Amino acid sequence: MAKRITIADVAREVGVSMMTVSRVINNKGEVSEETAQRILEAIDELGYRPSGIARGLASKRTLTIGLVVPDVGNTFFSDVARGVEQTAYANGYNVFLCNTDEDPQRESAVLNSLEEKRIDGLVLCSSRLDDTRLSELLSRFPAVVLVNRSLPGYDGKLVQIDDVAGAKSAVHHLLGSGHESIGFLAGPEVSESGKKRLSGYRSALGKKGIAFNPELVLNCFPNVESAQERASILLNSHPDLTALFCYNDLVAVGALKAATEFNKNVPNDLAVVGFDDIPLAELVTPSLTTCRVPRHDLGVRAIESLLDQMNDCDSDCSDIILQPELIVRRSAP
Amino acid sequence: MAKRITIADVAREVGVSMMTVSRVINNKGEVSEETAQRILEAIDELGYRPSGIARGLASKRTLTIGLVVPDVGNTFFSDVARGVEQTAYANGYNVFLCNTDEDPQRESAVLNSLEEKRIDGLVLCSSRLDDTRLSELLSRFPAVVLVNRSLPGYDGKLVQIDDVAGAKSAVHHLLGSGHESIGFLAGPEVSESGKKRLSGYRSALGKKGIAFNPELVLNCFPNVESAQERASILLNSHPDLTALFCYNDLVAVGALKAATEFNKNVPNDLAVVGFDDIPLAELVTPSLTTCRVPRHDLGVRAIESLLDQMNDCDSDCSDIILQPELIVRRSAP
DNA sequence: CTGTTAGCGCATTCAG
DNA sequence: CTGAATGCGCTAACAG
Repeated sequence: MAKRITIADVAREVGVSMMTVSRVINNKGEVSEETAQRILEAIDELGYRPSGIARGLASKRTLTIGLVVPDVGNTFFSDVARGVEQTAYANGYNVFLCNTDEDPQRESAVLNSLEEKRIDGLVLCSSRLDDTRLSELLSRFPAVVLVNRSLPGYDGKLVQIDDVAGAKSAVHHLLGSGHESIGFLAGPEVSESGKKRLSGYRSALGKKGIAFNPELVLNCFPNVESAQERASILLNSHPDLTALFCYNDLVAVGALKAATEFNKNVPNDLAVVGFDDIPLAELVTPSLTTCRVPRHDLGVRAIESLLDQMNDCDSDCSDIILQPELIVRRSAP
Repeated sequence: MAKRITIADVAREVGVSMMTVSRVINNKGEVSEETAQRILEAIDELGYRPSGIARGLASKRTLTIGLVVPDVGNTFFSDVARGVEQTAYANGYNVFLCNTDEDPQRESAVLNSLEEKRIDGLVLCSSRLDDTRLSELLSRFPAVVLVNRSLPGYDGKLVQIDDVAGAKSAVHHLLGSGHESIGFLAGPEVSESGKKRLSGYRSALGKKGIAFNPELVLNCFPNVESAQERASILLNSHPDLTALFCYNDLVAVGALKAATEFNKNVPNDLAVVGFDDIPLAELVTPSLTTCRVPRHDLGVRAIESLLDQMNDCDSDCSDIILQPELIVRRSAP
């Protein structure tokens, strides 16, 4: 790698001041058509690339936003990420995509590095941090949007899906098919959407006059292995279960596998409903009935909201709540 | 967000020079136990966070490496990413994870922003750029590791999987089961691993004395939809096909769906073999026979190699080639 | 063990 | 329309 060309090199080459070059780069201020042309040519010839960090230091804007998710490998988040990235790029921003591996400690670490990187804004998805720690960390960023996580006393923007409604519709669907003993594989204990889905689950049961039985609810990691294990425990202790509502599709697939273990036919012996509608949902056998979440939209809305904040256009102060949609497939017809 | 605390604030607070504070932050040079202690306390009290961009400007090291992949949503790459990230973090580096959406133009754009961010090193996976453009762009980075992509005349490090051997073993397996008319859904035309797998496919056929028929080879995007469509075309034009070797597992799932369309039973009427062994492979029905690729390892080796380069330890100049392993499941027993 | 002097590469004032 | 001076926050290279 040769020595880097700087703005000074370009200025010298053209015989103008650095400032003029800077203006052209940022197409700011008026520069004569002709000078601009010559500068552009010189930039091209010399292969000059402005230093983002020098610009950041001088202007206090890095044109970079941070996106934090628990697991990029999960389609849910990779779709949100795509929505965020596309919209961010279209607006001249780069995205720093960070993984926390569902680990709160890692999440703290990630937020710290992001702070040191002086990002202009942050989109934080499904934070697993407790309220205190979270607000403490968030206060260090110039602009923040929280996705799928609320925070009492927080005045920033929220983008969420209506978990309560989604869970309600899922359980309502199962009740409608005659199920009365419905278990819930509730995902991570710290997950807020988990809690909301639980509340939707309870509410749907309540409406039908069915008593809530906490024994039918088990937490699990949102992956296939953990879910399968927990589903087995549940099926073992409650052989009378005829349906399982699951925190998400990965968990539902785990439930499917557990059913196979127990020699239970899905949906005849056990109906299974997931959440999210990731591509896997229709690829497994039987295909999954699930609540479809507008993931890409979630990302787009989040970044739009963030860009608003960063531009001080406090246009739309209300939080954004997107509705999931029940997709009926084979696992719970 | 309050005004940022700077290193000067900390220095003033403690009554030492900025340099001493700097030394403590970087635990570099000797600082008396006691002063260090006081500085640490002040940092904590004031809530000081060093500015990464200022450090980067001054030290010419950003402690950030870039990781570019065609699609984070693909488990293959998200696993590689995890390997890279974990190892990078463990060594004090942050990772700038970037998506190209399989789009060469987007890839150029991403590399340009990464250059402007002055990353210390780059891990580039499965680049879709042509050789000329690629070497031109790579020369702008201080250290580079190419994953699953070679580049003639390039002197940097390469980390690859043995695609030829993998494809050979897959096709050999099919031939061993008596198949003689084997199609190949070859993935993106620009994909280098696609080309290598094609060569493995041809080589395995050749060894068995079966003539290569280019009509049995079709390119496709590495996703389920495109693969299903292309597989349909292939099955339609060549009803005699008894087996399909697929560029990767996503493509194989597409082939599975196409088989269903054509009312063909897998594996009885049509055997299907994938590549990668993503989690999906054992979740679909029938479960996929596939070549397992050590993805996490790929990431770890890549970043290790990159760190070596960045530290001038040109320890291991040879490229790294990891071997895939055939996993036999239901789709091609 | 600690401080001083520079300057990283650029954008922000202000002046022309 | 263009330029000069100044400093963003930090570290390198020397001193002491």
